[in-house]
Parts: sequence; C-alpha cells; structure tokens
Amino acid sequence: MDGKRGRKRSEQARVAILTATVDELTDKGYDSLSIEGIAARAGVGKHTIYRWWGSKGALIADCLVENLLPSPAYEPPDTGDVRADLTRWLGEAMDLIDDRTNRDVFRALVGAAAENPSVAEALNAQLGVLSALVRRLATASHAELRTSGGSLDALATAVTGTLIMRLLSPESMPGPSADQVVALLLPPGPDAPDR
Amino acid sequence: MDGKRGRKRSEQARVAILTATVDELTDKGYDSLSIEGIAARAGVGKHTIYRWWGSKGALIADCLVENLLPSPAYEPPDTGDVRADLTRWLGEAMDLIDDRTNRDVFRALVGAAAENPSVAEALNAQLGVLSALVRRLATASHAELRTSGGSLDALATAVTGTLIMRLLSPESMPGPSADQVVALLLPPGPDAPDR
Amino acid sequence: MDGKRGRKRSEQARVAILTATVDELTDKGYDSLSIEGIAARAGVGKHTIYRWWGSKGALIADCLVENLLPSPAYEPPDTGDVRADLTRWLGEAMDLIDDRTNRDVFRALVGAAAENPSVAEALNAQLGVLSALVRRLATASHAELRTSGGSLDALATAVTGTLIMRLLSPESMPGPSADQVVALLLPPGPDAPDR
Amino acid sequence: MDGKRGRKRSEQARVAILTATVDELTDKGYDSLSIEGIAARAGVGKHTIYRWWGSKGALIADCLVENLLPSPAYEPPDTGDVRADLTRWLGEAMDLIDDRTNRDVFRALVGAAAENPSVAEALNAQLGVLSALVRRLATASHAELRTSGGSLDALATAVTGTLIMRLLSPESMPGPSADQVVALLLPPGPDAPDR
DNA sequence: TTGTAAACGAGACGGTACGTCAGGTCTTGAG
DNA sequence: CTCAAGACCTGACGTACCGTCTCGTTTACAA
Repeated sequence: MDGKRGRKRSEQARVAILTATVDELTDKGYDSLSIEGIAARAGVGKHTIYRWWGSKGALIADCLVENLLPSPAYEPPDTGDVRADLTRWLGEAMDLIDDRTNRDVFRALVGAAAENPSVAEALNAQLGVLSALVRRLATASHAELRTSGGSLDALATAVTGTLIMRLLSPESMPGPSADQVVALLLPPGPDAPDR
Repeated sequence: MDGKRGRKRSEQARVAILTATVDELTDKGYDSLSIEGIAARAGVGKHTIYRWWGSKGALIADCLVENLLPSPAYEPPDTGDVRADLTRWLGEAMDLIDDRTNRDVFRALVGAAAENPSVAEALNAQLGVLSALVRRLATASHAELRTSGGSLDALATAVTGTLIMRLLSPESMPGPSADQVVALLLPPGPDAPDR
Repeated sequence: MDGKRGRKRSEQARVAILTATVDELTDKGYDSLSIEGIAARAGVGKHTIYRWWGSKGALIADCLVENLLPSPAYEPPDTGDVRADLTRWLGEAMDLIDDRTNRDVFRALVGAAAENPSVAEALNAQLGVLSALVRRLATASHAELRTSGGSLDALATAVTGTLIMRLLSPESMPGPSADQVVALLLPPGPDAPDR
Repeated sequence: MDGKRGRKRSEQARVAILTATVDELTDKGYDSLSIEGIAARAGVGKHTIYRWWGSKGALIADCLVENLLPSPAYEPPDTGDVRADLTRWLGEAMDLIDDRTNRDVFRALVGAAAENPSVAEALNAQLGVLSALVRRLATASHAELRTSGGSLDALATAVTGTLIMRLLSPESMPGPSADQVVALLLPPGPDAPDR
C-alpha cells in the first residue's frame, strides 16, 4: 500500500531523455524543439516524458540543474589581482559565447527563459556567475572595487547583462571587449595611467 | 508592361496585421503566437500575411521598426547633471519593465530575438538605448564619466544588459536598484561623500 | 517484441467516420466532400482519417464495401417468370433512382467512380447487379432468354448501363421504362401478342 | 445609351480559355481542374472566365457544345446491313474508349455530368448517339430490329449505357464485346444459325 | 477628335480545405 | 506501477484555389 510498488523508474530512460533534450536543443533551437523528437531520439515513449516533466521548460530546467548544458559559469581564478582575474574570466566567457555551437544553445536557453518563468528561475539559480563571481569579488579589498558591499550585486548583474547583450547581438556587432568592460566597472589599478 | 499592375497592397490590412501581432504577442507570448491567430484577429487571410512577411520573426521585426511595441527607449532628459538624468531614466525604464503587461511583451520580444536573428537585429537597431542614451552621455564632460569616449559603448551595454537581467529575473529578485547601478557606473558626483 | 503493441484501432472512430462520409456525401455530393467536414462531423481528428484511408476515394470505396450506401442491388425475385421478375426488379431499381435523395448519392458515387479508379473498382465489385441479376437470369431456361450463356454478361451490363443512363439524365427525360427495356432485352413471352 | 458601347468580347480569349480547359481536363481530370490553372494556361485573368462562365461545369458544357472534346458520337455508317453497321460503330466507339487519353477525358466528363446537372444536360444533348444512332436504326426495317418504333429509345440507351459501363470498368474487366452486345440487342440475321 | 464605357491582364484580398506535424491524453501488452 | 508503442483529438502549419475586388491598359462606339 505504500509508494514503492511496481516497476522502478528507469534511470536509463531519465538520462536518455535529458541527453536527447540537450542534443535536440543544440541542433534545432528552442522553439523547434519537440517532445516528439526528444522521445524519438531517446527511444522512449512520450508518456514517459510527460509523466516526469510535463513541459519543455521543465525539461530544460532539469538539464540546467544536472549541468548537462555548456556552463557559462566556472569558478573565476584568484591570483590576487581582481582586475586581471575578472578580465581573464570575462574574456573566456566571451570566447565561450562566440563559439557557434554554444551560442545557439545559449540563445535557445535565453529564449526558453524568456518564455518560461520556471526556466528563468533555474537559469538564474544556475547562473553561478551571481554567486561564484560575487564570491571572488568579495575577496577583493574595497580599494580594488569602486562600490561598497551592497552593490556587488550590481556589479555581477552588469557583467552578466553585458554577456547576454553580446549573446543577443549579431556577430558583426559584438559590443565592448573584456578590457573595456573591466575599465568601466573597476577603478583604475595602481599601475594605471592617470587618465 | 512594368511591375505595377494589379490591385494595390492594402494599407488597412498591413496595419491590422501588425496591430494584431502586437496584441497577440501581448496576450500569449512569442511561442504561443500563431499566424492563424494573428490572421483571425486581424480579419485577414493567412495568405496575406505569408505574402508580405513569411515568418513570425519578420512580423515582429516589422512591429519594432514601426514602433508599435512599447518602447523601452525614450529620450533621456538633459538637466546638465548626468548622474541625476541617468538615474531618472533608469528608474523609469525599470518601472516600465516592472509593469506586468510590458514585462510579458518584452520577454516575448527577448524570446523572439533569441530564436530569430533577424528579430535580434531589429531589436538591436531599435533599442535606441544604444543611441539615445549614448547621445546623452556624450554631452557629459569627461570628468562626469569614468571612462573615456571609446567605451561609452561599454557603459550603454552595461545599462541595457542590467535591464535585460531585470526582465529575465523573477519578480521576487529584481536585482539592483537604479541608484546602485548608477553608483557603480558613474564616478561619485562632486557633492558625494568622499568614499 | 512483435507488432501488436500500442493502443488498438478504435472501432468507434472507424464507424463514425464511414457514417459521416455517407452523410456528407448525401448532403453535398462528391466534389464538395471535404475530409475536414467528415472529420468534424465524425468528431474525429483528420489524422485518424489519413492514417487509415488517405483519400476521399478510399473512404467511399470502403463505404461501398461495408454496404453503408443505399444499395441498388437487392436480390431479384424468382417467381419462375423471368420477364415478370426482371420487369419488377428494374421498376423498383428505377424508383430507387428516381428518389431525390438516393439520386444525389448515386450521382456522387458515379462521380467518385469516374474520378477515382479504386472507387470504380469497388463500385463494380459491389454492383451486385452483375452477380445477383446474373444469378437469377442463369436459372432461366434458354428459351426464356434471347442469348446463349456467354452473353448473360452483356445482358446484365445493358441493364445496369440503362440504369446509369437514367441516373445521369435530367428528370424531365428519364428514358425508357422498365417494360420497354425488358421488351428489348428478352424475347416475347409465350402469351405475348405475335408482333 | 444602349448596350453596345465599350470594348468587344475578345474571341481570342474565349477560344484560349476553352482550349485550355480541354487541355487541363485531359491532363488532370475533372476535380483537379482549377479555374486558376485554366486562366494561367490561357494567359487570361480569372475575372474574364468568371465574367462569361462562372463555373467549371459551364466551361465544360461549352466545350461540349463547341465540339472541342473528342466526340464519341460520329455518324454511324449505312451499308444496308444494320447488324454489321451497328457492330462496326460499336467496335469503333469501344476502341475510342479504350484509348488511355480519351478514357481519361470521358471519365472526367462523366464525373462532371454526375456532379453538375447542367453538364449532364449538355452531355445528353451532345451525346449524338441518341440522335445519330437512332436516325440510323430508324432506317432499318422492322424485321431487322426486335422492337417496335417506340423503343428505339430503349435500344439507343442500352447501347450508350453499355459504353458508359465499359468506361467506368477497370481495364482488366472491359465487359462484353461489340458482337455480344449486338447479338443481345438485335434479332439474329437471316444467315445466322438457328439458335 | 474626344469622351466614356466595357473588357482585358494582373494580382491582392478574405476565405476554405488541403495534407502534414506536433501537442498532450489514453490504451495496450510486456516487464 | 513503469515502460515502449502507438492510436486518439486538437489545433497550427504553409500551400493551393476559390470567387470578389481593384488596378491600369486597351479597344471601340458615340458625341
């Protein structure tokens, strides 16, 4: 009478579905994504998907949670030099975005987030930027940053927002470089020219 | 013998279609948007839409071009005080975003841009922010800004990116306030406390 | 592992579709017949029709096979008097044709057969006339018929052809009566006037 | 003030339209026939067709009247031997029907007649069989026919009906031969075997 | 000559139906 | 009780024609 009777949920099916989701998302983008296609690619009945997820958004959110999508958020380095560390991190994130394949997945992801609040939430949660980045920045002395503690959030948001702008821009107009962004957001380093 | 024969394109139909597109977009978001629905709401044959646009993206891009969507880009004020002007502009933009209805349209718009490069292009073009805002900031003295001329672009991008982040965030986590953002992006004013 | 998995075909849907086909055919004739209309009337998805039939012709042919259309072919009586039996049968068939409703269905049927070879085949097969009638005529003595065995087929064809001519004629010009047809096709009976 | 002003009806357009109708009918059959296709093939505006005809049926009926369709009705020969003449005529008519191209047009024609009473009427009128054939048969002595005058009509109908049956039959089951039909419909000739 | 009225080609328009595809639900039989 | 398979109803897709309606052009009678 308890909840443990019957066949157990198939881990194999679960993984196959999430994997197929990522693959389809990569191949076709968000709104050409079809449950039917995912089911077919995963070799799974549609019902199995609906039983456990129930919507495209939930699927993608789960992919995020399981870290199956190329993550824009890896731990920033900490060499002691905030400017250098942030510049490096930002440059690498931009390279990640500029890659054709990732670009398409990220765009699909933003599309999903824009349409589906629950994806947006998962994306925000996953977007470790807002934590990993903040964590790194928090180690910096006040002298190195321009803003006081409360607006570390503003800094992280500006960085992430800049990346999203780059993502949504045509390749021909990529927007500001990592250097320019850092120059804007952080005060000049001790060895910087006076102006 | 030239190409001008036959009945002329109906301006009335053109406008009805674009209007209906905006309405449907507002009501249902980008990926529940259907050509069929637009045609029905506009009182128009589907073929008339396909004849002139041929895709959801093109339709939306055209709406942008025709300024039919609630524009996030109005002319920033110029009182001489950059900090105050930018703070005001940003605050109003945030209010615009925070409004339920606009929020949905903007999200749909970002979704469309993420899925459809041509919409992205139109959106970037339309996003007067990058011109109107830059125009205002360019009038400021170097002393008022933190960055030299070349990275005005970085500044505008950071501002816009911050707004998009707010748009994609759950209402419960709106992110930094206008004040915080300005404090980050502009150097302290003359009457600001020293630190 | 075999081919029996999945939900079974719905008999209810099958019957509803064939019934709706007959109704629509009766109401609107063959070339105003629409799959969409049939699906709607049957309360069925179009796909279900296309899954199993794939064309208007196949649908109608199936209706014929299932005897859902008013049949022009009922068993001819056998009183021993071929002339009388044939005359009666023919008269009743003509009455059937002369009825407005049946007339429309039959015409639609002929239209379908003329456009669609597979309907033609089904119609020919179903047109029991060529079997039921021949069966009856075959019981007659040679003296009663004018032709030898091999051309019973010719006789049945002439009878059916005469009926089709009547079907395609305007009501104001119905063509020969049953008596006249029988007088043409069978030799005078023993009690007939000499000339 | 009278009705004679303005441009005259273009004979060239009229002919082009009827010709195109025949061609399209030959190529695609009745229910794949489109006014749009006819207009395009004739190099004519659709309105010109609708102005003068207004329906597919009327077009086809006009083609019949203008004798633009391969006629099944040519004058039967008169050698003095009714059996031989009728057999010959019937054989040639069957050959006409058996030809692939004609077969398709005739079937389209029957389809049109079945759907459209006005075509049926034109077809009946045109189907000279009922006049040309009757004319020939009427010259025969009573001894040569089996039926008295009044049912010449029955005879002609049986002949025509037999041809239509052949038209609607699959090629693999062409039905009775000309000889068989004549043997059924006419009394044995003077030199025929007794039974 | 010069109206002016009708017919013409072209083709846009609001519609209906096409045949296909995917969505989400339900049913079946195997595990 | 889950799974794969797959039939089901729903509804949108993009296309093809429908029959109507302008357009600008061409023709030909009437003033």
